[in-house]
Amino acid sequence: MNESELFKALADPTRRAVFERLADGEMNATDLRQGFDLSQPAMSQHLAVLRTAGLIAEQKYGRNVLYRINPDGVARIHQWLSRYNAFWPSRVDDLKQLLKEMDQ
Amino acid sequence: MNESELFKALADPTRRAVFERLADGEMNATDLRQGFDLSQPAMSQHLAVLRTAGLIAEQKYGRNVLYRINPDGVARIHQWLSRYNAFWPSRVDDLKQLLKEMDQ
DNA sequence: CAATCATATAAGTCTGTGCTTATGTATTTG
DNA sequence: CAAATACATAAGCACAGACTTATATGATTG
Repeated sequence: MNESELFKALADPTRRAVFERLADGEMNATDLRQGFDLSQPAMSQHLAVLRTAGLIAEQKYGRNVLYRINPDGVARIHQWLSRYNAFWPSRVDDLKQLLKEMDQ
Repeated sequence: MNESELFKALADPTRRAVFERLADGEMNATDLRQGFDLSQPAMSQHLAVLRTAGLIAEQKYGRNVLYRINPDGVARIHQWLSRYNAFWPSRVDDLKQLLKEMDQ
């Protein structure tokens, strides 16, 4: 749940790809393996790392486990990044646009 | 310069601390070592990782090297994170407040 | 209830990372 | 110009991480 775990979890390209796929909607471990050349235990281990880091959450239903993005993890990255707001002034306009869109 | 390098660089607590110190202002490698129980080569290697990741930039003056935060790196993290904007709605209000403050 | 399915855990291997000491390379100074 | 300073690079070591196969666990199905 600390920042090292958070960034370590995201440092692996497979885990980032899994995370990105979950952004499209919750999914179980078997479906997540589609398109990855990875053993079942490897995927299970990656999911455990993402979960420990607070980036994803899981919900068991029967013998399946649904995984989904945990907003807390995203918020924590943003929180860390906000310390360095002074260093990305060029992004501010994009952000204003985004907030305007979210209001509508 | 890819995302794995970026997150790997930030996964190390020493490197995050160095990065955070540089947020207060540019500094050379010797001064950066203050407060860290770390050999000179270790610091040099950490700085190389941060530089390769695009998180810091360096400027030589004589036998010294000034290190400073590279805004591009910060922007790239934000760019990656922006894919997951939908997952941190609770932060939107804080962000609006921040933008309002930046306008003043 | 035996077989199957979805997932987790264990144990071992291989590679990568962070550290060290030793040394190299400019630059500055007395 | 020899010594000192600031930093980088090399090489080696110890540990962490990502993967594998094998096996365990718990839910479902015929």
